[in-house]
Amino acid sequence: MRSASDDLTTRARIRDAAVARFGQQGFAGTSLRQIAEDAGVSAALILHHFQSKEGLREACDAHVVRTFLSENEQMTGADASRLMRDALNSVEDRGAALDYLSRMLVDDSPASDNLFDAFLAGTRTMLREQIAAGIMREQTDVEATAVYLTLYGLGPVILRRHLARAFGESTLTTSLVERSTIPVLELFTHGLYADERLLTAAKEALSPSNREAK
Amino acid sequence: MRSASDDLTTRARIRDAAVARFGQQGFAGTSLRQIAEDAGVSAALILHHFQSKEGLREACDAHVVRTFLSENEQMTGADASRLMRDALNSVEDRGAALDYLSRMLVDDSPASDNLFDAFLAGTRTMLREQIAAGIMREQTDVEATAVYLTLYGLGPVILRRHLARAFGESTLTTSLVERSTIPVLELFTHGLYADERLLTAAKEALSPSNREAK
DNA sequence: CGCGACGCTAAACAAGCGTTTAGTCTGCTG
DNA sequence: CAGCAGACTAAACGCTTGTTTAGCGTCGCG
Repeated sequence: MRSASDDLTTRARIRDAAVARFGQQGFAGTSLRQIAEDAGVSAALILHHFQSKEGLREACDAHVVRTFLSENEQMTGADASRLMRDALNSVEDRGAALDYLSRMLVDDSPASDNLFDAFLAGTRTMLREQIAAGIMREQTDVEATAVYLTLYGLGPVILRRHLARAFGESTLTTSLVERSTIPVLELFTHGLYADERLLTAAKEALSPSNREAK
Repeated sequence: MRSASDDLTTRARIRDAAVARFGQQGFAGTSLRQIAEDAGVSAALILHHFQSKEGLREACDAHVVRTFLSENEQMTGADASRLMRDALNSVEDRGAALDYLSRMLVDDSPASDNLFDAFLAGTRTMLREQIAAGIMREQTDVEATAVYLTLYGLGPVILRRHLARAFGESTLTTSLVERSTIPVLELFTHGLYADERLLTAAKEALSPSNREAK
């Protein structure tokens, strides 16, 4: 299986090997010699192509960001359930990049910020479109809702190992996605609370204090 | 401010310094000499107390798990909004442990699994209680709902840097929590979708295939 | 053909790592 | 007071790290 390795540029092969290793073991936990062996080259060649280990990281960051950004663009306009399905389907072969992404998002790096902001922008656009189309409800603070929807979307991805474990699987499978669909849609269709008591209570509790929104 | 450092056992001081460093830079990215300097001891003393760097990690794991577990227990029985408020309030001083927790959850370690399972168990109990009390709605798959609620709860915590950034703050502040309350409660009270179209469509699409639940 | 450019490697480099060793100091116990 | 036990350190150990250096082979261009 899995080709797309022999016909790649040496540079690209090194980069892919690095993404895989960094995703599995973290940046500091991976040595250039490990990556070199995976890519079938010498350690010195990595530095010939990327100047330094840090340079290699930047190239990996940029590559992973590019991957998910183009994927993200394609999705704008799709509804949330298709989005979820597509996202989980693309997991199977893109596992390495997802590992890398997870570590990136918990670290603080400029690339991490760019990536999150791009996800947020995608979610915001999608949310606005769906509200305008009457598919989703109006929200009192669309921006804040977009932020939390982005976080809720990324949570299962970053913690997908635990998601799979909780469902008795070792990885994200089709059956897991199928079992997830109804409960998640239920949550976002009927809500979790049986009535409006908590919401109205919170509204009253917050009413005298802050009124400007910015 | 911040005392609780001079009066601690040397062992505890080392452990706390390690949690802070591991949380900020990761396990592989932190040297024993760094931790030793932070704790005001020699590197050799760390090994005298913890046998090896790996032993130190295990002690840190156990300590962080213990911290969040006791916190988790106290919360069982509280409603979700109080839970959210408490969680975000406890962030300010427990920042180091939270950084550590985030890295733990994306890594694969037995301690990470234990911790997640404990969170999941807490969420499950809370969900069942609230449903029984009529505060939350019945769910077709309570277990799956509990899993996703746990993931949705952890997402904003793990990605709290991005959460803060998206709200124009540099850290989780009171005003951020206040601005979050209504949108989140709204989401979990009314849901996101305007009608049941998507849910019923999904139900129909999935009806012929799997009927046993496990 | 000659020759620089480029992809690439082997070997060596200093620095830093986790860990070991040997030893000092202090406080308790007999 | 002798002596053991435990907290603690300085120095050294061997090894791995990222990086440098020098050089090999093979193209394409004049």
